[in-house]
This record gives sequence, C-alpha cells and structure tokens, in this order.
Amino acid sequence: MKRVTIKDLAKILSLSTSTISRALSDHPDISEATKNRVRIAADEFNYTTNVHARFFRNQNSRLIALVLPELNMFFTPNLIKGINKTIVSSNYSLITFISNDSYKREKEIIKQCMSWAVEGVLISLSKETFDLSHLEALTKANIKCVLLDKVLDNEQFPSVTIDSIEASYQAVSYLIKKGHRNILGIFGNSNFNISQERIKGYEKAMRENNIPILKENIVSVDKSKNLDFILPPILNHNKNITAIFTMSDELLAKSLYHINSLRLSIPKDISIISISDGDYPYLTHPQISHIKDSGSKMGKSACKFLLNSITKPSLSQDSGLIVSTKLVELESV
Amino acid sequence: MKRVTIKDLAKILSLSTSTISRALSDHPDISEATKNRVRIAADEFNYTTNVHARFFRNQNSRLIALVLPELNMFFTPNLIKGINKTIVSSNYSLITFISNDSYKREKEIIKQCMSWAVEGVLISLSKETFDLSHLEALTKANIKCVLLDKVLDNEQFPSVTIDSIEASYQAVSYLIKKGHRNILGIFGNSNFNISQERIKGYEKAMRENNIPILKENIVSVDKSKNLDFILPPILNHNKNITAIFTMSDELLAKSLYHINSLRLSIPKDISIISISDGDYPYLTHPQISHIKDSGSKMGKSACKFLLNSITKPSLSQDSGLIVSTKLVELESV
DNA sequence: GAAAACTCCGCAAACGTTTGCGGGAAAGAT
DNA sequence: ATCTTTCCCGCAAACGTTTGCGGAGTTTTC
Repeated sequence: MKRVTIKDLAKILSLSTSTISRALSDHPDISEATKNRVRIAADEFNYTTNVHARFFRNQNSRLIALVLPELNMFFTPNLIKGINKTIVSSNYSLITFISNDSYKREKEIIKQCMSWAVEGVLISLSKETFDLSHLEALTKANIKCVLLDKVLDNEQFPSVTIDSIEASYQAVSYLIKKGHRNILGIFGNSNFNISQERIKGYEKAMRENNIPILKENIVSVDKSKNLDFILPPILNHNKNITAIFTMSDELLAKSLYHINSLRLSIPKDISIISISDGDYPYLTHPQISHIKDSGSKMGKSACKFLLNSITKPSLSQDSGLIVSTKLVELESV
Repeated sequence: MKRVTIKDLAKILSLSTSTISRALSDHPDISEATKNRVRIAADEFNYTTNVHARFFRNQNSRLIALVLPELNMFFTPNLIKGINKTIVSSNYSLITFISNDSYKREKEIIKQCMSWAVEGVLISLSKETFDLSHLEALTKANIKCVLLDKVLDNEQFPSVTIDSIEASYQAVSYLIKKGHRNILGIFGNSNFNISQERIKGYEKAMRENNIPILKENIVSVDKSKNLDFILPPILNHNKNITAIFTMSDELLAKSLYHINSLRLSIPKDISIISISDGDYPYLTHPQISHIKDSGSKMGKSACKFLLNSITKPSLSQDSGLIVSTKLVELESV
C-alpha cells in the first residue's frame, strides 16, 4: 500500500490540497468545521506529513547530525541522552554517524550530512583528524557546526568542552592537598588535544606545589588495554606511588582492575581519582572520587548552542563554551 | 550561500540537468569526456546530491529508524555499533529515537518514522508497551519493522532476541553443576517479557536438578537502585546463599557493589554469574563468568534481517531469529 | 440598496532529482 | 548518395508540500 498524501485526502474530502494543508497547520483562513473534517480524515487514514516533500518546499530539514568517533560505554550514552533531550524538545530529529576514528570516514560523513541537508552538525573529532578543512564545505553550504568533546583549537568553529587543564588540575591538586606527592598520571594517546591538556593540568598542579615532575610518572596509552603491560610493573616496583590520577573512566576501570588484582586496598594502600562522567565511580567499591565531567550536560549545552546559532545566526559568534566540572568526593582518596 | 544543485552545474557547464544527473551516476549514455567535466565541476563546487529531492523522485529514503527505550552503558553502545556497521555497509543512514520507556512517546516516534518515510524500523519496546497496535500503521505504509531485545510475543512482526530461557537456564545449571543449590536470582521488572523468561530459565534449571524453588530467592526489581535496600539484608541474613545469578550487567554491577561492601570474597564466600554483553565482566576483579549476550551481534543480526526483508519482501516471512549465547568461564564461580 | 468588508477556499507555481522518450549528428553499411 | 546504426544529449513530467494571490459568496455598513 502506498502512503496517504495530502492529495489523497483532498480527493476523499473533495477539497483542494491547499485547504488540506492549511487545515492541518491550523491556518485561520479555514473554518473550524472544515478543519475538523480534515483532522478526522487524516487520523482515520493515518496521514503523516512527508518531511522530505516539506523540506523540498521549505528548505528546512529539521535534522541535526551527530558525528562520533566511537561509542564507548562510559561517556557516549549520557552524551547522546543530553543531545537527544534537547533535540526532541526543539522538534528536531537526530541522524547519527560513527567515524570509527577514521579521518577518511569522517570526510565521507560530512558529505552525507550535506546530502541530508542537515541544519546543524555536532561533531567529536576522530583521532586522525588534525585539520578542519573538510568541514569548510559545511560553512559554504551554510550548515552550522559545533565541535564537542574531542576538538581542535581553531578560529572557524565554536567548541564545547570541559576545561581539561582545570579539571585535571583540580584532581591532582586535591590529591596533593590530601598529602600525596608521588602521583601517577595515566592519560590517553598524547596526540590528542584532550590528553595534552590534561597532562598540562597535572603538571601545573605539581609545579604549583613545588613537586618535581617525574617523566616516569606520566603514562600515555593509546588503548586502555595497553595498561595490562604497563601498570602492574609500575605498581610492583615503584612502591613510592601513593596515588593515581586517570583522565577517563576507561583508564580508571582498567587501573582499578590491576589495583584489585594486586590486592592493593583503596584508599589505604593507594588512592585514586579520575575525570569521569559520573556513573561508573558509583559502581565500584569503594566508590571513586572524581571530577565530574557530565556527558549529558555537555551534550545538552552543545546542542542548545548549535540550535541557537541556527535560529539566530547573527547573535552567536562566540568561540564556544566551557562546560563546568566539579569535584565529587567519595571514598577513594 | 545556497547549496549547489544539479541545475547550477548544468548552467555552469552549459549542459542539461539530465546529462549532469546521468554523468554523476555513471550512465553509459554519457561520454567519458563529459563525465569527467561534470565530476570535476561537482568536486570543485562540492556538490552533493540532495537526498530529499532524490527520495521525492524515487520514493526510497535509504533511512532506517532505531527506536530504543533508553540508553544504558552496558548494552546499548554495542547494540548501536552492530546496527551501525550493517547500516553503513549497506549504504543506509540511521535516525535514532529514544522513547524513555514511554508508550505515548513511542507512538509519537512511530508517526515520525512515517513522516521520515524510513524504509525500516528497528525497535526495542518501552516498559509500558503491552500491545503492538501502534505499529500497524507501519505495516499499512509498507514499512518493515523488526523487534529486538525488548520484544512481545506476536504474530505480526519478526523478533530478534536471545533465547532468554535458555540463557538463564545455562547460567543457573552451571552454578548447580559447580555444587551450588541455594541460588539467589536477581531479575528486572517482572512485567517484562524478558524478565519472565529469564525467571522461567532459572526455575527450569532448579526443577531439573530437583532443587526446591524458594520464592524468597527470586528477586525482581524495577530499577537496579532498588537493590540498595533489598540485597544487603538478604546477604546478611540468608547465609545459606552460596551463589547469585543476575539477569543483566546493570544488576550485576549493583550486586557486585554490595558484595564488595560486605567484604564478601568472590568466589570464596559467594559465587556470581550473569547474563552480560561481555564487556563489563572483564573490568571487575575477579572477572565475572557470564552468559555472553552480545549486543553487537544482536544489532547486526536484526539489521541484516530487516534489510533483507526490505530488499526481498517475498522471501523473509520468518518470525524472526534467535541470537545464540555462550558461556564464558572466568573467575567468579 | 449598493458598496464595502469579511469568510472561506481554490489555482498554480516552485523546490531538485530522475528517467522514458525522442532527436540530431556522426559513422558505418549498401 | 541514401539508409541504418550508434553515440550523446535535451525535453518534459512527476514526486508532495506550501503559500501568495485572487475570487466567489455572505454579511455588515451607511
């Protein structure tokens, strides 16, 4: 069976398509009586407006694209939740793409975004992305684009992130305040902007407290799995380490595993703090003190920012915004 | 700036729109020379085909809708990954909706799916969904629909799930084989089809081994958080319990927290096994034996099934399929 | 009682793409 | 030299929706 169109309703009710269209959008030119007839018929034949045809006429797709490098269990679900909430309440729809951390795929995705005539793009960059030239096509096509989470410093596109330097600074400062001086920092791939900044925050906290920064106390791993080979030797040999800072939930989880494996007790033998989305730290025992970096909040903010710049293109020429983080003191320090 | 259309390219190259269209789709009627001119121009002005207009002409949107009741950290990411992989390799795009476990919202979403003229719908039902009448509109509009994970027994729509009875039967049988007789079963909301079946599997395993089924050893909770009040008293008072079976990662996580809180050692003091997506059990120490219920695999299967029934509507009149599960023996029993 | 105002609805065009059909030009066949 | 074939390409219609404009019928105004 083919879908019911306005034309069909027009024939059925012996009205013109224009009248149907206006009746459905509650146009004042149409009498209540007619409106009711139309509405009842539309319901009966379960007519729904064809958004492609509407776009075709109006040139607004009411579609937002979300481009993610990957889906991980710790951050992405809440990020999407936050975005989705905003999308829904603004009557948009969300089309999702995953770049698998591939620059090539990311470029293809951008083309697809243009094909779909999305009104805005929310993108978290792939590992392999070091310049933003592929996004310029969006600008030319007048499609707004907001970077979030995994971003690159740039002048063209606004970014929504946390203040990574500040977050890790907070975390490490907290450890220091609690008396720790020999602090192991565990970070992601150091090519990442995000990792570099979090390392900076670590170093800043150390420097401010006049604690020497030891190269061997800063660990960068491409995948959390690499910790399997790196962490146990460190924990076994370097008995001076009294605290660990991990820059993400994923690294936290892996670290906890090895800590527990070695039968170290938290926080008696070793303390640990992490930057975290804020769900995982409550699942472990003891619960992990962390700097809360809410994915949901970031998603919401980024999405609102994007929608704003779509509806009021004049106004929002900001370079983006910083989502605040806060220390959650639990039981691991 | 407005987007570049075929019309624009036609003007620029002094060709007709039909020639441009055919050149871009590599039609044999067009000479290589012309094709190259067109391709170069298309690249230069970064033309991308307007999929809405194409749909308008061809009536195929190449869009698949994914409707989920919620996003949780344990199952959803891998489910989406599996779906996405299949979608991408088949040149479709994915539009995602979240019902927040609301029937009302789910109905709205179905309408939106029709508005978007999606070619297929993958849906995991909300908690509040007890009949499928709202999906009939899809059938009428000739939109294929496949239920996955959270499903309802029915004749109209194919389902893709695991064999819940078998999975929990496997888990509990394994515990029994290892010598456990006093087994606590922890399940989700018992309104759920999925919970009911997993309870059945538990009971089946017990019955087959002539172990009396104790009402108080079957716990159903609406939210995993409810375990906070339920589990500690049980673990404290009912010292006979030597093993726990949880029907999901979420319940597993909560249970582990309380086991660790009470300083019970796994598997010395108590054993535990779960049905799991298979990521989380490796993060804990000790690692948790589980029945692997791969979200990725389920997503892939469901999606392939859907795409199949779209391209070959005649063939696939099956009632769905069962994704296999398997026991992963780790360290918790 | 005629003009003015108001109510309600239809006409037709436009959005970008695809595709059946047809046609002109060049090349080959007779 | 004429006819047929082949090679390229253009014409035009259709998909469903919205909206400015105009118009027929009814009511109000002086």
